[in-house]
Amino acid sequence: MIKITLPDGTIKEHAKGSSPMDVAKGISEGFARNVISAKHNDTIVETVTPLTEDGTLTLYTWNDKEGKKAFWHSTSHVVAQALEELYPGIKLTIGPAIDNGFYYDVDFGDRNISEKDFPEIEKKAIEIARGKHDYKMRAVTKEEALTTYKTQGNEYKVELIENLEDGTITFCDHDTFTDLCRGGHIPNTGIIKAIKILSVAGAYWRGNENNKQLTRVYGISFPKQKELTEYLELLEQAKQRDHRKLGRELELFTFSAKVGQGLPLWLPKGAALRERLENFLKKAQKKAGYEMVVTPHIGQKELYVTSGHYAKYGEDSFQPIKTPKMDEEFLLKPMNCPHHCEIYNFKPHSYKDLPKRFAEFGTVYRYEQSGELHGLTRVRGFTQDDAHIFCTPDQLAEEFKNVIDLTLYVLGSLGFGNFTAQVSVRDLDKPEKYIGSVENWEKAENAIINAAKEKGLDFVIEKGEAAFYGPKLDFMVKDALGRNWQLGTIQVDYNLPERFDLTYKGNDNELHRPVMIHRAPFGSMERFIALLLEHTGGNFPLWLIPEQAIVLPISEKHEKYAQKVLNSLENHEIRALVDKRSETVGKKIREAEMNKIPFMLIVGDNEEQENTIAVRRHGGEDLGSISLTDFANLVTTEINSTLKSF
RNA sequence: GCCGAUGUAGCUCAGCUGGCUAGAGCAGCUGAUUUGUAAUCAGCAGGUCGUGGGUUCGAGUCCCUCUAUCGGCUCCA
Repeated sequence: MIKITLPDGTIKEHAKGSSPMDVAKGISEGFARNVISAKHNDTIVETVTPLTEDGTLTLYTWNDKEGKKAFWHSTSHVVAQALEELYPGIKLTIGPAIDNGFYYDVDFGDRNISEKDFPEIEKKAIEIARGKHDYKMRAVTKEEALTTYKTQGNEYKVELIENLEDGTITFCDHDTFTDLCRGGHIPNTGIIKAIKILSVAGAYWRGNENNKQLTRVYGISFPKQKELTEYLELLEQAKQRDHRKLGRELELFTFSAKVGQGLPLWLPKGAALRERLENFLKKAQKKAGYEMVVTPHIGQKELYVTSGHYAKYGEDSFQPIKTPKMDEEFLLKPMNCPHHCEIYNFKPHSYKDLPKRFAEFGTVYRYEQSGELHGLTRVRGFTQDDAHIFCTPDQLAEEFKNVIDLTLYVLGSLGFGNFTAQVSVRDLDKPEKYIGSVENWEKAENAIINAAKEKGLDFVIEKGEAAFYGPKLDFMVKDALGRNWQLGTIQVDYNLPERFDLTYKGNDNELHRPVMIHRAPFGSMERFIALLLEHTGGNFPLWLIPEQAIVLPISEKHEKYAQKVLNSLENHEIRALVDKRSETVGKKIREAEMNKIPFMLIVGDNEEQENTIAVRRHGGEDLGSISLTDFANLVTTEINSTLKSF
């Protein structure tokens, strides 16, 4: 007998060799019907895997993340089989589950797969699924595995197997299909009721640009057709929150092919919104002891040679600007740090001066690869809410934690509760990607991890995500389609102070090296506003939104009163306008709704006589007729409840 | 940069297998209407069909180049 501990703590005794499915049946037949995957002692197992030792067992259904993972990974086998049957001779590589579905990377040879082929693939795959084939794991020797794929001429699988230990290699069979696989499947293909191929894309073998590009087939599957329909509807809704669409509709920003790719043009409403965001941060930064500085948009090439940026990015950047003077070269500034270092160097510093905190809304230009550009989230010209803190090593921990507080304040004030804190550290296997001593890197990484821990941040550590000069604490936020974007970032840097020979005089009368913190709570104005648009769907917080209210006179004869209302709104510093067109109120309301204006103030005979306004909230809520003073108080109260000071 | 897809009026989209002066709705303009909580009516105007080349008697439609955009990959100071 073996002892099986369930997540709720109960312990069940089962015969040695019982499977997770047997345990599930022991709980209830109904539950067992829904169990599709299991984890035994931190290892994902098949539902039919015989358990031979005591341990904890978690049983997963479709409702669990792990269950979905098994479901989608299992579907990738079915789709792979469908692809093999439809396009004989293709070479399969890997097919994992992802957050929303799965993909399979395939070498289709000379063949092209496009959207037109999706229905056929789906049909074939679902046909196979309906066969209710069991997934069966089978251990094979390394030699056997290699022979199988060498015979098939599949160099990709051969490469994968060569990197595996003999004795740990397994194949998974279902129907006539076999795949190299470490496991984690649902019981049989029949559970898969709906399969949708979503897209195809190029993907480099093993994620390396120098390798052959394979075709990645993306798909998703569900245990019910209805769930697929719902998912597709959800995708449609997400498109409504696309910041590119909203930015155009709300007249915040645009792009022009004539100006150039990735160079956003801020329209009046967008520019005003940016300014409000900047002022919001400036106010908090002032309290936190920052001083504003201003630096030029270009700098001598030498500046970036000193910083190390030229060696790292020079080739892939906007190329140097020449002047009439021979040999003189300037670069469009791709970051503000070198300029700020030179500001620090303006005069000698004493330990008594530190920390110095120089802040600037600095516009920078980076030549991003054309295929990488994406709305406002990835652009070639953008403005960082940048600052650099120069402090003594002793002050580092405290300063870093203060920056975490500021960043959390910024994210919190704008409703980004759902961020992921990510500590981005070196990839130890690729030391050539980084500059500076190992000792300093270790110090910097530890400083960040400790600060994050002390602040009680729930964070993940990502290897290889550090900047070339230092590790970072990044705040990641998802867009409407679930893609992760880095917003705020805080970085510890021991390198630039050395390269720019920054010093301060200590109390020992010796020169010391300050530590530098790079930080940007928004990240960039562009990306931040993009994500804010996708999160709010354009319904910005009241303090930030371009127009807070619109006055809607019922007919021409109420225009004068409407104007009077507008004037007093302006006196209360409420941003508002009047819709004077000779349209019906219904139409004016409809358009105000579509423009996402929070308050519609309808004025007609009744309001004019009683000196009130009839207030309708965006969305339809009727607040009745109230006085202007009451309305102004309402607005102020609402703003104060969402916008706390730092 | 790479793979795939897309590009028709300011916006959203029709335009079948190539065949008369390229259509619609919304937005715009003009006029009428004076309106009470999500679209009042009528008229007018608006497009070198992304660009350049080719095939053809004939190209928005077929082929190629470039360009921009979209979904990925790679990259992201």
